[in-house]
Amino acid sequence: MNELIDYLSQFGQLDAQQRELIQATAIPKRIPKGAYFAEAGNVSTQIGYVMDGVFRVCYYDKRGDSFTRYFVYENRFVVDINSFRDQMPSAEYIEAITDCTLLVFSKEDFIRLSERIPGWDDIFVKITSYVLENKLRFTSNMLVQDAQQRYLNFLDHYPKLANRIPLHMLASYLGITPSSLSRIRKNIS
Amino acid sequence: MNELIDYLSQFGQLDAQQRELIQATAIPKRIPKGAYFAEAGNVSTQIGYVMDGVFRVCYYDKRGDSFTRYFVYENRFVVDINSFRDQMPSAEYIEAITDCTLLVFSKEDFIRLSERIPGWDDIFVKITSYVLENKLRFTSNMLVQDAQQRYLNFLDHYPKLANRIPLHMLASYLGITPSSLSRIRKNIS
DNA sequence: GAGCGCAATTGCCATTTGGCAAGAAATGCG
DNA sequence: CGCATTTCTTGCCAAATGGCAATTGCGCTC
Repeated sequence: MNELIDYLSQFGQLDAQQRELIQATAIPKRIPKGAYFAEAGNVSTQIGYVMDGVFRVCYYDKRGDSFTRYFVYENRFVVDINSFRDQMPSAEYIEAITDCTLLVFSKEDFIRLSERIPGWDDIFVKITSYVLENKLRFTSNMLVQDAQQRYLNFLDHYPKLANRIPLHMLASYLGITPSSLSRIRKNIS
Repeated sequence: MNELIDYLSQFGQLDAQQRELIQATAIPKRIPKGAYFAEAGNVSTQIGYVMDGVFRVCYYDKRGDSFTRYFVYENRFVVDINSFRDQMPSAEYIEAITDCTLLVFSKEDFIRLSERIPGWDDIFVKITSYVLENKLRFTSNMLVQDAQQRYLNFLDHYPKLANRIPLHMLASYLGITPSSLSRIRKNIS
């Protein structure tokens, strides 16, 4: 629980009373491996802070093949931000790829906190643009690298993540086939 | 000038007085082809709304080769958002690839507008996360497509842009060499 | 209009990656 | 423990892409 407060405090100041209010509002939630935190077509009614576990944000093509857009892990918020903010149906799935523990805020509670804590919105503005900008930088860098560089780059940035993610999901994140990833791993070791 | 107001109005309501204030604050600016709106190492002191022309946001590697991250064109804001917001040095260049006409706001004027127009910050929050989220979706889709699909996809989304951008910049945006792009174009026609 | 410089195309060949299918390894379950 | 299922690896070949260099095309200047 303190981790959430620490994380938020990186983006704005919170006094003791505000911290207590946040802690009192957050609701623990468990999601088992393979279950979804959000599904395409639904409106996101919750934003979650990951205490433990790894999610992937993905979508499916016409043939039912899945494509991993990115991973979300400990000490990060997991949410389809556009769906949550504008209460529009989402186009993506958010799938737990390990058993996960979250602290969640409902949309209503989130608005209530926004009304009671002056810096609340500002904190989430900063988190949103900081995280999105980073992801975008990372992803557009990937585009000009070959598959092996992308994999090494991933290991470099997310060393603890690699062995918690099924390789075929990692492959689809890297934009290559499982076979290619396998060959690259063999080639490196 | 009305285009700016129309664009902003898509993201939040503005009354007549607020519109006038915005129009009175915006400063026209011309940037010739090849010049920079922002350069790596500098702090962004301006945010610009593109009235006419095309920019590219790019960076350079150790060898001096440039990589195009994305293009910005008419009726969009052009800015290194993190540099502008936090007044930190930028890592990117923003280069005019045609003669460009902008409406710019200085950081000081921007803050002043933020103090006088209650919905101002909210509008820019929405624009930021909307635009970033879209770019991210577009970019991570590209990763799982081959070069030809990426090119066709680009033509599909930005039909008017293709013939205003040098092909080698488009190639670096698509993550391929100019030769490959040339072959793909030949192959399609 | 001739010459210059940059952009774009093309050819040749090496390398990377994909597609497919078979086999090996890991995991889950009774 | 043994079986079934899923995941991962590997081999083979085809297709895509890159690297490099030569050529062509285009706009600009003189």
